[in-house]
Amino acid sequence: MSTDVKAPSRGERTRSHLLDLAEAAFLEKGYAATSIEELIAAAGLTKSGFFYHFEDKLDLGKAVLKRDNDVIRDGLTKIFEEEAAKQDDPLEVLLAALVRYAEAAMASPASRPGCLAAAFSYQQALFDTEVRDLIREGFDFRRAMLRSWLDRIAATRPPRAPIDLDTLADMAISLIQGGIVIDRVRDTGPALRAQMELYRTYLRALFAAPAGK
Amino acid sequence: MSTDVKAPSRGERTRSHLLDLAEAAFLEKGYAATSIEELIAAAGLTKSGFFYHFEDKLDLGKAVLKRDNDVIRDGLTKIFEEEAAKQDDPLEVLLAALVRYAEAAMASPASRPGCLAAAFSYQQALFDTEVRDLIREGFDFRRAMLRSWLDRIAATRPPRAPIDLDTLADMAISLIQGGIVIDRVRDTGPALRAQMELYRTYLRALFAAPAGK
DNA sequence: TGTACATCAGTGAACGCGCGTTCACTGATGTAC
DNA sequence: TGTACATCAGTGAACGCGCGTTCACTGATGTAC
Repeated sequence: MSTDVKAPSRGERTRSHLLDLAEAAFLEKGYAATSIEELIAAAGLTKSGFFYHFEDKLDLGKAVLKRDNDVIRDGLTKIFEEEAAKQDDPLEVLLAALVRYAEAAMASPASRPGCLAAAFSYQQALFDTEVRDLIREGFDFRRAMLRSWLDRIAATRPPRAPIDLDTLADMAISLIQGGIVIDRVRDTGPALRAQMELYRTYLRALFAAPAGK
Repeated sequence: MSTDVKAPSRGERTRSHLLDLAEAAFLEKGYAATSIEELIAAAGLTKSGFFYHFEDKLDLGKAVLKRDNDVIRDGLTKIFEEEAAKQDDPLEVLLAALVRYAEAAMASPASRPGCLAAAFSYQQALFDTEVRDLIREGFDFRRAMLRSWLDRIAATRPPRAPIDLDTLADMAISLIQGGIVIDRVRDTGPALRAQMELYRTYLRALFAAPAGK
């Protein structure tokens, strides 16, 4: 009885441990302020051990970003699939998925919410175009995912106001990002959650059933 | 005929020039990745000249943040004063002010939009509580300003849905911040502007004149 | 108006430390025959 | 089942460079008398 999921080898485990540590550090202090030295100290490994796993510091950055993209992609896909299995109305699917999306964003490493892509976007000048493309890829996927459901919703009931659906999708992304920043600056309860609630109210109002009922 | 505005001395001019350079660099690559060396090279000054103006690198960071807070405070205050002078309806004042606020955010240094407080929030671990308080101060002012106008609006016409006005104020801040990040990652036209438009639509819907007209 | 002194706005040289990176080497595990 | 070899997952020592910071000093400007 063998599992399809390949058991991670010794090397793969330390590698992903390094990625975990790096991700948390990047979110707390940024890429430049994170030293390889501190990562290996936490991982219990020598410097050359690090360079066995990554070519460069930049290579580490790309790997973290790439993995983050995959996690988001898989996570978001799964959330929508599960909610779609529970109910038919695309508006309800989206509303439920948004809550879970926001909740997942708050449960990021070290229990401090953070958005890697946003953090990296404020350090863009350090990186080549490949990194920039990775960041954009993450955003594009999120937008496309949300947009596809907004399309489904709009097909069943046209929006009450003339609205660009891409912008409406971006709005959700902005609110999550903004909520994260506000939460990490203010200690008072999760602004992210409250803002997502307000966004859901907006969606309900926009796509309310026609007056004729 | 003497102006009240004290003419900046030689030292004050180089100091604020350094602040300009630092602010732009912090937004492009972050605090840690910005070296004193590059700043003085751009300013045409020796290293010890820099240390005449600032105790520390951290002192520079605080100074940049402090000045940014002042600029936002003054700018936002002025925008609301001017719009309030033009019309009476607080909703219209807020709607007009929001456009100018977003427009101002896009015109930040180096023509690349950026939010200093957001950038610093992703490097928090580098700083002491004083810096954290500076960042929070900036956010709190913005929220208080927007909130005060939302209160005025809600006093004339109650919102259509039960809504927390602080959250509604935060939403504007989030959208500007999120819009900035999206714009610096994507090249396609200003997402910030489009999102602000959507927010204004939301406000109009929330505070529409009562059905009884 | 001239001199004495104080403050302003820096200069120049030196410091040590931590950083990312390289390179030759190594013990443990896996694979072929 | 035993031996030979290859790959994996690292170690240890050394490197040079750039960084933030310090310190003794200095020419230009401002102020008091």
